[in-house]
Amino acid sequence: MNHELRPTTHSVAQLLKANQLRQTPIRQQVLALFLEYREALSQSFLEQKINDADRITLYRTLRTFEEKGLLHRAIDGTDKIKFALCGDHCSPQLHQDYHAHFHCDSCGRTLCLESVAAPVAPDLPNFQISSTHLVIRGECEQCGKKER
Amino acid sequence: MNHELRPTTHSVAQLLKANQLRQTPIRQQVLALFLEYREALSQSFLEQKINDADRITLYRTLRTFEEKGLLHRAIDGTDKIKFALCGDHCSPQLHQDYHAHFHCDSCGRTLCLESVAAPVAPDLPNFQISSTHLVIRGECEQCGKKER
DNA sequence: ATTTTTATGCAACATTGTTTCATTTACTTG
DNA sequence: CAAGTAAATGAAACAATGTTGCATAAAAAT
Repeated sequence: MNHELRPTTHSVAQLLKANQLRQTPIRQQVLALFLEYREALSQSFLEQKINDADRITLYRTLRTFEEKGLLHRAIDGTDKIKFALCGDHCSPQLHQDYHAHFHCDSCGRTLCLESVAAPVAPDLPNFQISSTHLVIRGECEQCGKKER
Repeated sequence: MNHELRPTTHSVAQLLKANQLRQTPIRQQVLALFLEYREALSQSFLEQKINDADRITLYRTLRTFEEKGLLHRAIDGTDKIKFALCGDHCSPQLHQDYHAHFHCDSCGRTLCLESVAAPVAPDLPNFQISSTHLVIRGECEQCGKKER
């Protein structure tokens, strides 16, 4: 199974084009930030980085990207919605997010742990399981360094 | 390790007393609901059930219970905070929530899967891990029945 | 029964989520 | 490259949720 992130082989413009999305400054900036950070980002983070975007546009941009299969929601145990770049195996119909997410309780960042797979679903009779998610919380390496 | 829920052996009044909390109608009703449902509950759910409680009181009640080690936040992959009864192994200082949580995307309920353990933390050099959480999403048995 | 301590409810405000609609912009086509 | 068309944007507006300060009410202690 291919676990590489889709964007490793695409540019911002190509990503938009491939998903039949118009090339607009906001969308380009949003995608560029996801490519730059390569972690799960919240809307408020994007608002701070792109100061000429209003929050409604950003709100819709994120959901549009989600619908197209470019971004999916990363579960990190906080009550704040975060999005992360999808891999090639995500489609508009089905987001598949096999890896664990690490949430740093100190800096609030959410990292995709590509190397850590979420466990396969246990057998739950009469339950229909659509996805499993592994969330790991603690302190990231950056914050660990800072404190000492 | 003891994975029984603390409240199996205690009444509402005993639970409050044991945690040095005053016996007030709201607190009693909140705890009674957690004992009745035995699943993770959101504040909005409690607001609907206890219609004579104002939301600020409920907000503080939940956080007080959390501080005392009576409730902890259940991670279910939604952006809505939910609380669940702690087991005996939780303390005011440290909440330990070893079991998986199932979230039904149809009815929105969040169930504690006492029998499904969250995986042990993988080895992540330079990361300090404080907890791991397993979230399973899909459709619960009740919703599965209804649809057919 | 009275005092002391704590919980409650109101007011107020911040943040986030969400829709509608007019305007602007990007893409398409001649 | 200049319309024309389809879509994205930003403003306004409102709902829901999160959060604090303070006066009052209620619970526990004496």
